[in-house]
Amino acid sequence: MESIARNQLTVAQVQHLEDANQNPLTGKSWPQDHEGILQGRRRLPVYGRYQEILDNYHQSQVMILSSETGSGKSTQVPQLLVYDEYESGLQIACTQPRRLAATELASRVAEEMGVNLGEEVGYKIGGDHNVNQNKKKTRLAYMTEGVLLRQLRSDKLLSAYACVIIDEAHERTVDLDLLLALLKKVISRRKDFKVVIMSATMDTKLFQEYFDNCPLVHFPGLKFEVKTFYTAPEETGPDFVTLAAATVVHIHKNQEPGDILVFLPGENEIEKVCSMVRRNAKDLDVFPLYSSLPSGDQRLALDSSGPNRKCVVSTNIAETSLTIANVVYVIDTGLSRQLVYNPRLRLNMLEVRLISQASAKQRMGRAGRTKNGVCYRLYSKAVYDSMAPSTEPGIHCASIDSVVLNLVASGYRKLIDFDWLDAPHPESLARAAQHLQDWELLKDDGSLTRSGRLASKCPLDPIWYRAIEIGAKFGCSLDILDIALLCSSQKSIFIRPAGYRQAADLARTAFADPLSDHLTLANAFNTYMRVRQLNDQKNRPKIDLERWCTRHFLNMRALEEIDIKRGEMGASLEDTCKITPGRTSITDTTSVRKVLAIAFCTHTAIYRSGDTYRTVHENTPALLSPHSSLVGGNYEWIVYTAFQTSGRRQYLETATAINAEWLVDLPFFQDSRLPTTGDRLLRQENVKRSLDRARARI
DNA sequence: TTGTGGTGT
Repeated sequence: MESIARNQLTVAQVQHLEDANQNPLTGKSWPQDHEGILQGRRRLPVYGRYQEILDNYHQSQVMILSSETGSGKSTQVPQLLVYDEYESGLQIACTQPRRLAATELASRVAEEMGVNLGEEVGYKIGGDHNVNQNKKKTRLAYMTEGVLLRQLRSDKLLSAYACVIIDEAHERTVDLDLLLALLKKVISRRKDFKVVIMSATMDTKLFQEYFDNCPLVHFPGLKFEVKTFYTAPEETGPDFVTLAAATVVHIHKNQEPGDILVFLPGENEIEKVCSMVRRNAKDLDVFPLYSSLPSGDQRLALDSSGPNRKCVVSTNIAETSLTIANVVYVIDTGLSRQLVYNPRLRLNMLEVRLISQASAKQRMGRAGRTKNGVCYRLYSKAVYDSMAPSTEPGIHCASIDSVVLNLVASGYRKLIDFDWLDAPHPESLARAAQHLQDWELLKDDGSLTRSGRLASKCPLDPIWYRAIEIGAKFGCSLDILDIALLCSSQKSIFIRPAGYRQAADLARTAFADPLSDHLTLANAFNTYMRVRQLNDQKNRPKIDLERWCTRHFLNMRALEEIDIKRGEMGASLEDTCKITPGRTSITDTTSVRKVLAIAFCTHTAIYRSGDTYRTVHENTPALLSPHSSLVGGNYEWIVYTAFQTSGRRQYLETATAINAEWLVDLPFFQDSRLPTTGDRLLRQENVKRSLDRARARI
């Protein structure tokens, strides 16, 4: 393949470009503050390593840059490569695991390069692209990993790009693992294409081996020293909440000024620590921080700076996603809630577990961003040594239905032999393939059905795409789309603020459908949409939507996001998937429940006693979620959206009561598919009896 | 007798 002529630059040449009178990217003079910005950039730890980086970049198709946070690599390396690749006329992509990082880095780097955001430097995140329409003009695009994966589907050679920089590779998202595997293919087919992997120091060996022992450049990150103290084993114990609160009070009373950041597993522990600290420390501003906190309260924790010392008590959200300025003291409990996946049961377990050493270092680093800091680890050195070196890759932590579907759609068949960075659990793979067949998205020979091909292009879990298709047959595809988005959205539309839990739960009953949590979600959403539409009519008093939402304990931002998404997706489902739009939920909720029964036939449970059910195909006991509107209904058959543990109990999340008659004709419910023991006896006799009674009723 | 970390197309 013909290689594109390269102008391999030296550091001196790059500096010359940066020091020139005119901006080489725009041909115009630099903005006024250019000189100051340039001096700041040249003080970053990465700056002294430019030649080494360029030399390796020129010699190898893949290289790894490792350094801890604070080195400036996320902002500086892309700029360096923009100049180096300028002659190719192609773009540089830099991927990020999170949307916020992609947009913020883009705007900072646009400023540093003296260009307008969205011209030479831009970003692409799902549903929001801010790059120049003229592809030749854009030189650097920050994007989420998911966006680049999506582009790979339509352009397998990534022909618009000279180089892809993968940032935060150590976070090991599912998208990252997929992306690296697919980029490996691009590398072998395009000799002019390069990949730079940027990671914290922990995983570099794994990446190096994966990419044929490619070169590695390491440079220091932290600019400031963080002193670390461990806790003596006899002082640690199960009551890390009290210990954390006491440590805050101790620092506040005895240590130099400087803000405090505490890491805890979740909301409950955070609110406890906050109230203990408030009781025992004066002149200290205490803020909780976690993702379900309303964004106004989050801003308070991030932005506020008054005369008092500040203490932020946070989940992992402050480890990577949000940065709190001026933290000097970090208190690390060594714990976080982590999603643990059981592939056999397809069960999600949210468990409090020991963090990894990589995560502990990341937490520690939060203390040394602006000056020297101190990190108090509320565990012993022996416990630290026992921690896993790095955090479990995402591909081991969740179901991989959509991963399998997407790889098959990209032309891969034998996924057990796929060149994984870390292979998923074989049972995960087998279960995913089996379910995709049960949902009629994969054929027996492992190829895609027509529905499977369309589902692979749909930004929803495959099971939801199939539900929408079935919905079309029952005239309610739009209802199912709404429900799919409501169930898939990161933020719940129902809010339960601390101190108002009961009031919030009571408010929710106003929307409750006694037979279906899915329809309860749809009712709340539809009610909001009707109230909003009333505001559009003339000669009516306007309703304050924010206040209306607050009064009904609804999250208006979540509702608005769903409205935007359903508009976009509704149109594309109709255009490309030929799905007939239809809505019945107002007059005919039975159709919606029927569709859910058929689509979620792999997720059924049968009644036992109390609020206890038993999942049919995994044969496992579970409770209705305490919030479910089905509680007390004792319905014989239900379908559920997710199966998860919290604490010691297993819950079925978002359930709908169904009739056995709706199941009996499905292939999945023929006698041969019911789970049996080793002796071929049915595991649950009552399942067969109930199905037989239903067949007799038809 | 009931309860939850963080992401993304």
